[in-house]
Amino acid sequence: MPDHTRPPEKRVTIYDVAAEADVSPSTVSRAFSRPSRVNSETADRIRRVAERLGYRTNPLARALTTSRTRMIALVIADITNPVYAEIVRGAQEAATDGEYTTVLIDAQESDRLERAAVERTMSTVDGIVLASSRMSDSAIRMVAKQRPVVVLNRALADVPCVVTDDPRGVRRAAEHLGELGHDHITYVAGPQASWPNGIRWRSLLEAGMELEIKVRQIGPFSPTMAGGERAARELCARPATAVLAFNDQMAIGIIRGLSRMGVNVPGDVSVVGFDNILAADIVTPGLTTVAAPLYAEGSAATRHLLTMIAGAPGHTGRPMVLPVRLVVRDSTATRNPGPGRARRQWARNRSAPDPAAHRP
Amino acid sequence: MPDHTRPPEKRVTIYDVAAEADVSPSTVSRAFSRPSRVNSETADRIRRVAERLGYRTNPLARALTTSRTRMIALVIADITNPVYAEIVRGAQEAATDGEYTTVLIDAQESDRLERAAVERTMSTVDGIVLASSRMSDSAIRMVAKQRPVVVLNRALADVPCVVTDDPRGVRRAAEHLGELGHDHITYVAGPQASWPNGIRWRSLLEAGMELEIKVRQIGPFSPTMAGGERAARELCARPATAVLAFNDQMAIGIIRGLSRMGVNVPGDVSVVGFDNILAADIVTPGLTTVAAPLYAEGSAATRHLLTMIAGAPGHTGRPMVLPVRLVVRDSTATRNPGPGRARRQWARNRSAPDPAAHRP
DNA sequence: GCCACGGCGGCAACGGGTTGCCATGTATTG
DNA sequence: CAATACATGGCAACCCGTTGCCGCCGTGGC
Repeated sequence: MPDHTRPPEKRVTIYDVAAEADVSPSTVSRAFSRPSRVNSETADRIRRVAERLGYRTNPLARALTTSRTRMIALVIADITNPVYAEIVRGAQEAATDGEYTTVLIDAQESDRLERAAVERTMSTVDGIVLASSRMSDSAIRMVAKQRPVVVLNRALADVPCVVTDDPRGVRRAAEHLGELGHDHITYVAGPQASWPNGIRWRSLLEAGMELEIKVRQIGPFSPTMAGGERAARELCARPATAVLAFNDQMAIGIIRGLSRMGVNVPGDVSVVGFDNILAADIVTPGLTTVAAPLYAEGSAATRHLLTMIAGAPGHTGRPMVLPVRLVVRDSTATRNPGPGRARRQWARNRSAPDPAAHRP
Repeated sequence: MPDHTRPPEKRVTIYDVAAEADVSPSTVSRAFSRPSRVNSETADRIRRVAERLGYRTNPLARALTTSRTRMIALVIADITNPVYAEIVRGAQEAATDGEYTTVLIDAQESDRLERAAVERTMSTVDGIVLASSRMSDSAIRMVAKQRPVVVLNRALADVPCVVTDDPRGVRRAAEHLGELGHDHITYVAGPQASWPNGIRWRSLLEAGMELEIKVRQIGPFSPTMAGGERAARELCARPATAVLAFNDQMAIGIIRGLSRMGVNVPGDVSVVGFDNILAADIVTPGLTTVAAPLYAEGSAATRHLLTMIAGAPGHTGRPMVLPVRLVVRDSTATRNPGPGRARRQWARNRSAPDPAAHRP
C-alpha cells in the first residue's frame, strides 16, 4: 500500500548546510553568492555538503533581501495570435541567456485583464516587456514608474520602445499594389486600442499622397479571421480592387469571405496582410504580406530590458526601429480593368448575395 | 529637464501602515489575511490607511512564511504549436478563478530545456501542469515528489493525469476511412517522446484488427509542417490511399507535399489529422481531423491541480479522460479504386519525381 | 620585534510578512 | 457578584537568505 502522506522532508536551508559543514550560515551564503569571498577549500567543502544534503537556494528568500527575483514578465495581447509565438521565443532566448526566467501573461485582448495581471505580477518580477499592450498610455507610464518596462509595437514618450518599421512596410505594400495598377487601396482596420493599427493607417494615408493612390478605411474589426469575414461583407457593399488588412488573420478571413461570395482573389481583388504568420504560406492563394522580424523583436526588447534592470538608464529617446520586408505571394495581381466574368458575378452578388455560393 | 533619478519612494510596508493607523504590524497583517480576526472598524481604518499610503502586500515576503506563492507553472512542449494556445487559455481561466497566477514555460520540444526550466521554476510555484511533457517518466515522478503535479496528455501511474480519448478518436477516424472504402491506413508518426504518439499508433493497430483494415507506420517525423512534407516524400515511395497523421500540422504538410508531387488529396489519398487547429479549417482542402476539447483540458488539469494544492490527495488512479470528436471536412473521400489520371501521374512521379511539378 | 595589511569567517541586523500565544477588556452566564 | 467565555490586539519568534562590519590570524615589510 503506497504511502499517501507527503513525506515531511523539510526544505534544506543554509542553516542545515552550515551545521553539517561546521561553518556559519553567512559563510554558506557567501560560498554560493560570492565564492571569491571565502576560502576555496571551505567553499568546496560547503558545496559538497550542500550537494549531499540536496540544498537548493530559495529564490524567494533571496529576492526578499536583494529585491531581485531574476524573473521578467512578458505580456502579450492574445496568445491565440500566432504572431506572439515567435516573439515569445525571442524573448525567452534573451532572458535565458541573461539567466532570467520569463513569466508569460496573456491579456486576452482586454485592457482590464491586462492591468489586473500586470498589477498582480509586477511585484514579483524585475521588469516587464509589454508586447502590443492594450493599456492606456497613462497606465503604462504608471507601471513604468514602478518597474523597468520595455514596450513592444508601440511608441510612447519617456518609455523605452521597440517598434517595427511599419511605415516602410505599408509604403512597400502600396508601391507593390501601385505597380500592379491599383489606384485605390482600402485599409481594413483592426482594434483601435492597437497602436500599430493607427500607424498603419496613417502610413497608408501618407503613402497614398505620395504615390497618388486613393485610400480609405473601413472597420474597426476584430483582428481575427472572423473579423476579416465580417470585413469582407462590408467590402462587398463598397467594392475595392486592393485591400490592405491590419493583420494576416484578417486578410485570410477577407479572402475566405470574398471567395465565398464569388469574388476572386487575386483576380478581382488583391489582398495584402501584415505579420507573415505561418498560415499566410499555407492558405490558397498564398498571402502577400508585410513580414516583421518577430523573433528579433522579442529578443531585442528583452535584451534592452535586462540592461535596464542591470542599471542602465533605459533609452527613452527615439524608439528602436526594426526593419520589415514585403513578402509577395499569390493574393496580389495586376488590376483587372474591365468587369470580366468574375467581376460581373461579383456585381451580381452585390445585388443578390447568394449565401450558398461557396457550396459546389 | 526630466528627472532621471528613480524616485526613492521606498515600498510601503505593513510597518508604515501600522504606524500610521496606530496599531501593531501584526494587526495590519491580519486585517488583510484574516479579516475576521480583527475588529471590523479597525480593519476598515487599516484598509483606508493602506489605501492612502498605497500599500500592496509583498507576495514574496508572504510566500516566505506561508510557502504559498499563489502561482502555478504551466509547461507546454512548443508555444509555436497552436494547440497549446487554447490549453493555455483554459488553464489561465481556471487559475484566475482560483486567484492563482499562471507562469507559462515553453519547453521548445526539448527534454533538456524542459527540465532546466522546471528545475528553475519549481521552488517558486505551488504546483505544476505538465502539458505534453517531453521529460521521462522518472523525471516527472521526481518533480511530482516535490510539488503537486498534474500531467496533461499522458498517463503515468501515481501521478494525476488528464488525457483525451485518443483511442476513440482514432477508432472513429478508422471507421470513417473504412466507410469510404479504404482498407489500408498509414500512420505518420510524430515525436517518439510524445506519449499520445504511442497511444495513437497502438489505438490504430487495435482499430485495424477489429475493422479488418491493414495498418502500418512511417516516421517518426517532426510534428510540424516541414515534418509532414518530409513524410509526404516517404509516402510517395510507399504509396497509401489513407493517411492518419500524428497532428494537424503534419497533415497539412503531407497534403502540401503530396499535391506538390501531383498527388491529389482527397482524390488519390485521404488524409486525417489530429487536434483540429484553426488552420485545419482554412487550408484547401479542409482537413478532416480528430478534435480535442483543448480549453477543457487546460481548465480541468488546472482545477485538479488547485484542489491538490489546497490539500486534496490528488486522484492518482485512472486518468481523467476527456471526449474527442471527428470533424469531417474535405481531405477524406471514397477510395479511388482504379489508377485514374491523377493516380497515373502519381505513379509517374514515383519513378521520376519532378521537383518543379508544383510550379505552374 | 612591531606594525600594517589582507584573507577569512562570524555576528547580528535586515527584508516584509505570518502566526502561536498571551494579556487585556467586555459580554455572558450562573 | 463571581466566574467564565470570547473578542481583540500586541509580543516575539520565525521563514531563509544577504550583507555591513568587526575580529582574528598569519604574513611581510621595516
